[in-house]
Amino acid sequence: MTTRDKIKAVAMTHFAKGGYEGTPLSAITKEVGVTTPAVYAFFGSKEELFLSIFEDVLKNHYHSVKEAIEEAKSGTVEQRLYQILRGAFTYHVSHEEETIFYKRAMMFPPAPLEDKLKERFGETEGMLTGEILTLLTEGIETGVIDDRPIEDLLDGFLCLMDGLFLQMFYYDEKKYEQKLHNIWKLFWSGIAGS
Amino acid sequence: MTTRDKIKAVAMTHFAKGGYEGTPLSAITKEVGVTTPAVYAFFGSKEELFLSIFEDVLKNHYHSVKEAIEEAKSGTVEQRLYQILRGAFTYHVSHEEETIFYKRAMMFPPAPLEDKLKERFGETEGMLTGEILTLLTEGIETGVIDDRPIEDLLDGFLCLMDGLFLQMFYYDEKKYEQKLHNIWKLFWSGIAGS
Amino acid sequence: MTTRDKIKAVAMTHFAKGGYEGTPLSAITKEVGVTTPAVYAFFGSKEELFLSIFEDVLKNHYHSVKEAIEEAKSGTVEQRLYQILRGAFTYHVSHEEETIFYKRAMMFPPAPLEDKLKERFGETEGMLTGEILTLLTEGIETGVIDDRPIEDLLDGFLCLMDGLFLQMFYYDEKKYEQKLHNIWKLFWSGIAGS
Amino acid sequence: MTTRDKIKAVAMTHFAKGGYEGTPLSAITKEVGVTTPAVYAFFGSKEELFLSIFEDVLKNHYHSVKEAIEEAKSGTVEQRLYQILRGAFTYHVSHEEETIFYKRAMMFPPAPLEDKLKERFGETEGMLTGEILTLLTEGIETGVIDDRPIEDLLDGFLCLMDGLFLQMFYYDEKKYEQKLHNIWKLFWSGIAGS
DNA sequence: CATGAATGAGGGTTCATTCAT
DNA sequence: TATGAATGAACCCTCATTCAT
Repeated sequence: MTTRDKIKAVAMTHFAKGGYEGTPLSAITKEVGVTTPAVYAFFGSKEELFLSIFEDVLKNHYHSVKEAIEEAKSGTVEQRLYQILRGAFTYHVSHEEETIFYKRAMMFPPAPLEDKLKERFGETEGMLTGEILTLLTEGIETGVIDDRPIEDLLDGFLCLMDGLFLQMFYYDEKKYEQKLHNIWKLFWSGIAGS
Repeated sequence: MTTRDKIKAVAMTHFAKGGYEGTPLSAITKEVGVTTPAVYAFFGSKEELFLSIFEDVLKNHYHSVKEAIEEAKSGTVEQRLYQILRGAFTYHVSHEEETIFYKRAMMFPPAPLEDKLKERFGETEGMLTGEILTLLTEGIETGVIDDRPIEDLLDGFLCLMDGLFLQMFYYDEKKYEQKLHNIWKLFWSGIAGS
Repeated sequence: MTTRDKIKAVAMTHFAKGGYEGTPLSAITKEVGVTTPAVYAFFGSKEELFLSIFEDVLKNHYHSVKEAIEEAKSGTVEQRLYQILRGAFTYHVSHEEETIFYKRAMMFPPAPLEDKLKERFGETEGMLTGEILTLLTEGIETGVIDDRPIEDLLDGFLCLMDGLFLQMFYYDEKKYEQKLHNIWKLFWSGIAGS
Repeated sequence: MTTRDKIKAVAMTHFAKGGYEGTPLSAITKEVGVTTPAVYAFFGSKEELFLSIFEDVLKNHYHSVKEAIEEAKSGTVEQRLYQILRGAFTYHVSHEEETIFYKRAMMFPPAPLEDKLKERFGETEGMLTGEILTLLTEGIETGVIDDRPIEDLLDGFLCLMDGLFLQMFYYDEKKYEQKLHNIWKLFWSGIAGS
């Protein structure tokens, strides 16, 4: 593992835990075992370091969602929707710090980077929303989902995702997995066709 | 409005937007129209200022939820559960910055205050959870809610709350109000007794 | 005891322990039970407060030495010289903080007050030196002290005083009293006429 | 001379003259020709800078005394005791500021460093006391010193040292040298065997 | 690629002091 | 006489960054 990669890896966990402003470069380099100016051999500034990590995280996030969707191509609508949740979260649960970094960057971006970051979020979200809409529509058409306004269903699903997202902060992996299952059952019985 | 209160008010919006580490006292005092050391006439430190605001926000949050619960004492179980959501969120929507402050402090507490903050969160949450449990139990006993493990129902409701909480970031008041209503319908039809 | 006097008393112990620069007014007023600006009701500045205490201490020091000299008017030369040491030090031992204040002000005066302080030291010292010289001369003339250059004897006596002064820092009252006696015996046998 | 050493050298004279609390880092760095944060490239804090200087001074003090003792190994007991005084003081006289620093740190240590400093003093003093005791005992055994309680003799010698120490503040080198000699003669004739 | 030295800017905090009350 | 509010100056220290090596 190169110094550059070590810096990025360590920086990510620090930015996740302490935020951009709350993390001095010295905290990162100290853990890497290198002096602070070493950062400037690879990154133009602290901002660039952050941005570089951010791009990686975004890419990973995007791929994990995409993968989850593709893995679930062959089940019932319920299974496939559930798989989206499960897929995204198994990834996140196994990359906890990356997830926290992502969420933090999304919800509370460092002031000087705000614009750049917000720009980049839309894309991934768009892809995800599209896929969910497709599934919900299919569900309605095949009758497994109640015939309500599609937007309401989408809102509900996204709300569910957000709630589950937040709850990852409170529970450990095992508990979380179970809760995820239970909550999904509840939600499904709310939208399932009668 | 006293200087002390001005400082707290301005500080809250700054802490909400920029976070604890991202907000120098000078940014606050400059907006208040006072020099930085003036803060120390009222608060022992930056931490204490933050904590003082935090206590207020927590208290307000607590009261708004409590009020909502009490206002709905005479309705059906569904109405009362919904009222908990609505009450909390009408308050939060009309106090946007306070809500952001609250959420940020909860999700990403400044490192040196983490312990103190988490402690205080527990108490408020506990009260809320207690009330919800009571309502859910009553709902099951009267048959308006399906007879499932009470914990699953609670998890679902809390997940819903969290999700709605997060979504407040994306939508404006009007849209949010509507979404809240729709999502609730979805959720309720998932747990309602058949 | 008036507030003014309380301030002076408390300030003296603080200046003695922590020095002028090491003692904030707040430390003094806190112990007195008053707010800091109260000092300015009685003293024009921190410097003036210090100077006011200094004058008192100097006066007390002067009187204690004078008293010791007068009390010993009727003994042998040895008794009277010893009395000067004993008198000065019984006073100092029973006013420990005042002594420390005095010594500190003398040896390491606060920079902005240096000139004023040094000016005032000479007087007291002069009186003391005069009296000692008189006694030593009398001792030589009466043969109880060896006939050496008077200045050497004076230097020896002053060196003894200084040494004893310093040693007050190390020992408690009882031990000190005994050491004083022993050391005097040694010194006297060094200058006594044979 | 490295910047680090320059800082230490300049700091020592400032701490000697103005004391720890009375010397801002800026005063030191300004004289060195460097900005204040440069101090932190070499020392962790103002306290550490002080401590670092203190260790040097202590070591020098220790060595100078030790050297004086060893240089005088071949003389009479009187010569060797005198040499301890002379050796220590020729060093101190030629390193005036170091001496003032030493004395100030010993008598009025900066409050936050008091414990650490006092601890370190004991060690050096212990070595010195041991050597003096050996010499005094030898003197008694060979009859050149009167047979008194050894502790009284030690107290007297230490009191003499302290007195001479204090007097260094008042006189210049030449005068001091002469006084040292005279006072020693006096002291020696007080303890010398008859 | 990485360091040690150094800096400019700024951060939180303390402190003596002022002033209206 | 004494206070609470407020300030200007200064202090110690941190941090991102530069640069010669």
